[in-house]
Amino acid sequence: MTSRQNGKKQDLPPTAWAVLGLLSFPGQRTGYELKKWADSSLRFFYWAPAISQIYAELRRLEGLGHVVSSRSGPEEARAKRRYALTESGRAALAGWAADTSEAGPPVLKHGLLLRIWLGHLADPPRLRAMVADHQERTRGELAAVREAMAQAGDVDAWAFPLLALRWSERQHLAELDLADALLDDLAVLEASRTRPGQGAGDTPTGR
Amino acid sequence: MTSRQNGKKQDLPPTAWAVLGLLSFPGQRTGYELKKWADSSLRFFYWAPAISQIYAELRRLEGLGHVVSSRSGPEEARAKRRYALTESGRAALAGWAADTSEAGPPVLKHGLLLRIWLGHLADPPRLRAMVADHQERTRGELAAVREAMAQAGDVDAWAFPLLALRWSERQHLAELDLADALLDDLAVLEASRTRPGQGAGDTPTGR
DNA sequence: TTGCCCATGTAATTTGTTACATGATTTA
DNA sequence: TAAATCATGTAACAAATTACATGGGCAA
Repeated sequence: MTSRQNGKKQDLPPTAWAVLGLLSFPGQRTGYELKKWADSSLRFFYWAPAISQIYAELRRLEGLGHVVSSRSGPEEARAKRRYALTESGRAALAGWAADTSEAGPPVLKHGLLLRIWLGHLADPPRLRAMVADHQERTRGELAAVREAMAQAGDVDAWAFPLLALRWSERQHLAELDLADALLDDLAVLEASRTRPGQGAGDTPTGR
Repeated sequence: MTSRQNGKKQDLPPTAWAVLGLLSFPGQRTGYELKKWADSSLRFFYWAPAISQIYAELRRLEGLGHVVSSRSGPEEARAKRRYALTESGRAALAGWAADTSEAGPPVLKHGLLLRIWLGHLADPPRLRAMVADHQERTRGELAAVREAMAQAGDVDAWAFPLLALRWSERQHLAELDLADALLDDLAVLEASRTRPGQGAGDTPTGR
């Protein structure tokens, strides 16, 4: 058995686990295919690493014995290389996935909100336009999520990825609602500034 | 217009703009204070850089003339240093904030969802427990958001940060709803697997 | 007087991106 | 046959973290 006892953890960056995860589904695939899949699916709730990093992680994981690669054109460097998960890889991944202590709170990097936060540096119409743009883009993302869902179909093996995509679909819908509420808040704020009189904050926004 | 030969777009990492943003509010502050503020507020919709990186960004920004620092104990290395935004800094920041093209879609790194996506590697009770833990943690985060809102108060100067926090409050509420929906989906999936027959997948898992 | 919070910084390292180089295979 | 796409990789660099070093002020 491999050395994973006494509390010493397999310590890999999240990206490595994500790549390993991509390989935990039936079928072998190339680094290139992994990248495309990450772009069309994983990125909605996690993140899509650069292709060069995927290759780097694959090499590391192979060194650890978590994946194996098979060359089609034998011995040729730069030949097409398909990767598959090993038993050790599957075990390590399952161990990681079961360990919630590793998973901190979700990290959100929201460019729009950062700009709203800096609203005092812009004028109100600009802010509203930014929110509207965001909604437009979100609708596009939502369509992409649904496309990915269609790709997954109803096959049993893809049930969990489908669940994640369903979550993502709802998340995008929520994002649209949040943007609506934000527009309302902006309107209220602007109103209270163009006709001042009652103190800074008083009227409850409601929504 | 100003492309990149002499106009030369200010090309700084998002972190630099976030730090500059922290300094765009009234008052001077130390790197240490910036860090605490980022941890208690900015992190909810953007992200909190490590303290060492904040110092690094401050140095870079000072080199660019976007901020100035004042030492209290003069000439002493390692003395307390308060930073303030310069006019050039304010202008650069305003320019960046108005430029929506820079802002890609929000990036989400959701550890729980990654694990749900890998649900085929865990057992259903474990998955449910993970979602429940997540909800518990989210409630904690929500409380922290509200605390930050209380800190901001109703002062006019903090109106926009407050708006961002209000967004974040709603976002956390939505996150709780999403987790509820996910629990429902998990239950449905499990039911369809323990008593197979109709609908989605058909072949009993195997694995 | 011990320990904690304030406060600043360096060094080493990891993580991740962009740009580049190379060539095979498919499609118009 | 030209192009786009598939496919793999290296090199240079940028971004960011962790670990460490240093010291002042204050409260138990």
